[in-house]
Amino acid sequence: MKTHSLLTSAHFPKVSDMQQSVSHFRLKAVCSNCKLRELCLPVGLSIGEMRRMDDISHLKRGYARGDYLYRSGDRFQSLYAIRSGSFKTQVLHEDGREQVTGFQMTGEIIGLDAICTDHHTCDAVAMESSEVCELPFNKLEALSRELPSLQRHLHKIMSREIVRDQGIMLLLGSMRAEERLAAFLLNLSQRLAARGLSPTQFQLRMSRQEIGSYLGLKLETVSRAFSNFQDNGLISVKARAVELLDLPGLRTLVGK
Amino acid sequence: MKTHSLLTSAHFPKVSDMQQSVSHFRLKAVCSNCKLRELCLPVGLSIGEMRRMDDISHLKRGYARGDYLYRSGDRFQSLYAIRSGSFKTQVLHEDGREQVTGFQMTGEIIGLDAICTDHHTCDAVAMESSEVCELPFNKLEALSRELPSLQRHLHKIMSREIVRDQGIMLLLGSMRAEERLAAFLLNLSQRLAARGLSPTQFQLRMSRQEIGSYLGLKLETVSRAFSNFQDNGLISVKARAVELLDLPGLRTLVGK
DNA sequence: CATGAATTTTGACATATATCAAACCGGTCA
DNA sequence: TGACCGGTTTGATATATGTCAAAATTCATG
Repeated sequence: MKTHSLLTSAHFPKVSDMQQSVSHFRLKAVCSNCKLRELCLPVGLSIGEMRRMDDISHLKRGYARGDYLYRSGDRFQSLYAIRSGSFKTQVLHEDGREQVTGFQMTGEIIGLDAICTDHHTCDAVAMESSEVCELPFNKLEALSRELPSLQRHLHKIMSREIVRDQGIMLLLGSMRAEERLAAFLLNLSQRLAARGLSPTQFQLRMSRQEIGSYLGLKLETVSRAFSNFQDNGLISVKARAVELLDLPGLRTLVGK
Repeated sequence: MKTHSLLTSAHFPKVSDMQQSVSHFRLKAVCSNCKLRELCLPVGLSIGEMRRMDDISHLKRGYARGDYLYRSGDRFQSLYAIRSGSFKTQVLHEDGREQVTGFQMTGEIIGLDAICTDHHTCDAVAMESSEVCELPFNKLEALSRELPSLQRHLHKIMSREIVRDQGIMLLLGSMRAEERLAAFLLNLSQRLAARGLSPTQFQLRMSRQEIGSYLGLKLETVSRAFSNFQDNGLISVKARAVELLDLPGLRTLVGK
């Protein structure tokens, strides 16, 4: 369960349809006995360095839809790189309110929130059959002391998460419902494109309810916005199958 | 301009009245020729290690209200530890919309957003006369490769920022106006208390407009919420002078 | 201390989104 | 095949917050 966990996985197999951060820090890299690979973590590392990276990681398979990768309050041990499938993260309020804070897909890293308290502060739930690479954080830190490029990369991943969150704050704080949904769809599109998939046709993995939670809206509002987009010829939507018909139009909506 | 920048500064001088993260990673530490100090960065470091930390930092004085510490798009060089005074950070949307993403006070670190792109993604603006310690990031990384406790601390600071942002997302996505304001005031109170200041009486450094931007509300809504709180005996407020009269009542409002 | 500018408060009204409810799917399981 | 069941769409209405405007207050400046 630990062979070449980070080094295998060609071109993002089984790609899911929702995504999150604008870019994702993966690079192509040639590895001794493997074909050209795309990786999520090691950037600018030599073959040997990559192998060391690989040595500390463990592949974990068999997460089914609804399975928890970790729960809020769990003791922090590792970061997780999504190797296939997709997850959502959600925070829970004392009074029962919950909010989806992100949808993560192949190649993205989750668990960063737990570093500061040694305990996870959100839940991570699989949205489909998924695999992850477990990256024990102590070992990751130790290795990054030896490999400056890994160190920098780790810092960039954390910083990127901060920037992503700022973008969501802007969205939640100052955009109207349709602008939020347009921004969501465009972000999705961009992340799909980055993975070599169709940026205009995809299958949503999450419900209207979950989208609404993420965007700070009720599910009915999300549904209505979808319908309006369709009426205006911006998209075609039927349940979770979405086609973006007018990307420039969507961009105009979010004001860029 | 670089002597003992991080090591001086006793007990948070000139404390400002707005704040941000729940805790702030400063510790008391004894240093050779200094009195007991409170520091923002070095945790669990020996005297010698602290001195090395100090050696790479530069004290920068003389930021007046409205001065920019950095602007969105500026090249990234350094993180900044606020030594006195306070700042706000804001992101700007292409179409002119802007949103305050945080109010930072003494002991807090800003600039983390810039690591991932090598350019700052938000503005940092002084809200009063302020001083900062500039921490050149390359040197900080190099030093943290040598000092595991510094490395861990840096990771925690970044993680904490991620958690903070998640909390704001929850606030913006699922709380009503008065709940948001109550959460804001309680957070303020908590951070003041952590600095040994009155958790119930303080002077706001930011306008209703800025609070509104931070909370995703219009300034009139913020003003009305303040007035309602006062009418209900939760607080006493006159312009920017605030007194929290009923902390439990405020906590009930935010649902905890 | 006086004046004007900026900020804050308050009011009346408009509107976006939430709420409640029902109908409509599309798949799953007897 | 038919009945269920979660998810989605759509409609009617309620409500929180935004908008516009004016008055009140505070703050800065000469």
